[in-house]
Amino acid sequence: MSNEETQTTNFIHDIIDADLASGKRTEVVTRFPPEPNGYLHIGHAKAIYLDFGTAEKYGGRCHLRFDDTNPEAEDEEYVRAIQEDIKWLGYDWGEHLYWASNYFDTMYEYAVRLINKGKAYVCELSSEEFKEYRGVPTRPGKEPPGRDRSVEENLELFEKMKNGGFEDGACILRAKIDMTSPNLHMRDPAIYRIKRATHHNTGDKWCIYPMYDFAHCIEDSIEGVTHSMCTLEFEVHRPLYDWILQELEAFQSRQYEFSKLNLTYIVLSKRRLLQLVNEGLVGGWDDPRMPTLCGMRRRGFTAAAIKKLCAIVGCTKFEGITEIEQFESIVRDDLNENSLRAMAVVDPIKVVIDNYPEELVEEFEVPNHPQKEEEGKRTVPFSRELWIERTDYMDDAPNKFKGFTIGREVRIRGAYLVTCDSVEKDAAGNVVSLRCTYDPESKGGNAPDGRKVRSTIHWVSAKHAVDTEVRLYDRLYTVENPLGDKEKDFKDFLNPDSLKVITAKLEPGLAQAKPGDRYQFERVGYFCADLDHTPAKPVFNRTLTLRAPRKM
RNA sequence: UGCCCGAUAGUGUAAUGGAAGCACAUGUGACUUUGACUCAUAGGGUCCUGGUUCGAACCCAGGUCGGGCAACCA
Repeated sequence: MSNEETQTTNFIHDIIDADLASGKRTEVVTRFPPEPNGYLHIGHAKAIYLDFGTAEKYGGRCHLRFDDTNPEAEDEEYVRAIQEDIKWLGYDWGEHLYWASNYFDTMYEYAVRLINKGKAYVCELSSEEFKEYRGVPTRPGKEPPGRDRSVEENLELFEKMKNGGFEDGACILRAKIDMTSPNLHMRDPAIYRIKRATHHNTGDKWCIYPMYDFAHCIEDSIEGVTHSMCTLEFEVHRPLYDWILQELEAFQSRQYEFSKLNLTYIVLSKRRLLQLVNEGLVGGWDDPRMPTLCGMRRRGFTAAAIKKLCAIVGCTKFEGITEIEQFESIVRDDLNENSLRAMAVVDPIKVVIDNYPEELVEEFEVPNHPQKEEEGKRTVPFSRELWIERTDYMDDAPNKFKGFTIGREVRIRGAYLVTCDSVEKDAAGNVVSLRCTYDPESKGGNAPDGRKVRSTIHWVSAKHAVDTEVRLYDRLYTVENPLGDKEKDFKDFLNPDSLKVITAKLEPGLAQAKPGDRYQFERVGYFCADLDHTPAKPVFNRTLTLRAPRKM
């Protein structure tokens, strides 16, 4: 899949074009600001694509900045995983790795500056009282006591907060804006809270930590971020973002909001993902059914496909839902183009070729990619007994059926034309094996007399097959929108068949695959060697089936 | 009964006052040593009502519908 920009423009790029043309900006600086409190998922991929992709398009730079302002929620474990996932997507922040926590001193100074301007004050209301004074969207708030404290007193109180002179939650620092604003976020928002927690970076240096609204705009400003992109729910925070930077007379970064990625059959809420992991409903964060980047990587999805999806969904202010079929189509395009072919039988029945010599083994050459001769050929062993797919035999098959039925000749791909003479079934009526005869003149699969054979099926020599664990993954949910039913929990829609573990018969060369190697098992689907895969105990994950066949 | 934002085929998007396109999905057909791929072909759209204009998806007004905002989270 090509990496070229399929995205022409979007409303943010239009703004950037105008900023550059007017001279308001001379460079483009963006940032991706994850909080290290969870794993990245495909929704984050959209933000990463927009942040890094925009910088790339304009020859600017994109910073990776960990927004670590809440030590209670954050953990070092996530820092490594987040970096790995961004790199996997193919982005590089170079020297520009930053931490919000490295700006704590500046943020403190900025808070003092606000106090000195009479634009911030210490408030001793409890959180319940705080809510009460703030009012509700339809009614204005009222001014809390202590709002008109002197600068000196506020300075003293704030310093006492910093020095640990108050219990956690005893008071907060608030911006002094307008308790009657129709925008709740402007009703004297909290900007610093007391929280005795050990920070992964600053240890126990601080017992006060800045709130998101205060911290984020300052982080952007310090770094010279010109265009700060975030999701739609922050739209109402923008006036506060602008207010703080203006009052501080700091570099004016600007915030732009876009809609989150939504996909059918996928749930992207951190809380619910955590629930799946904690309740053991999936194998972990990197379970191939998870929409996390590590899970999708393990499943066999490619970074190119994820970025292509981001390009196609674009960047708008309208919150919609993209059909998963769109993504699957992109994945199949990529995998069809870039994965080598192999043969594997996932639900085997045996074929015995009665007129083929008992001990003979032939090697047949088959192409690694039907459209790419440069990918070369490999040899597969052929012998008297083969495994074929159970679905490739049918009693009294209709004419359009591709596989065997008694009396029908079928091409064994790359090998011979074979006719089914009889079928053997067990007591329950299940097919056990097919007795067949082959045409020795049809070596390679072409009949000497030019007769047409409509069907070609895949196979593996029984004598040479490698037994392999195959994990057949399917959608995690049975409905498009598991969150759509207010009466039910999303877990009620978990697909009981989202994982089926089977033993398949593989052509022998496949055991040598490396974890992460991708193949198309012909006529079956796209598969990827799992992290657990070893030559001695092969494990393959099904990424996707082939595009659903037309009805017969 | 507040404030902010949005609305283009089933879905995701383009068209920035001048012929409403593209992709996915769906139907039909062709090709095929993968029922894949590929190719051909069909149906289907500007939320509503007005206004401005020679001309409106685009500008204006009013409405409708949808989303967001009431954590000492981000």
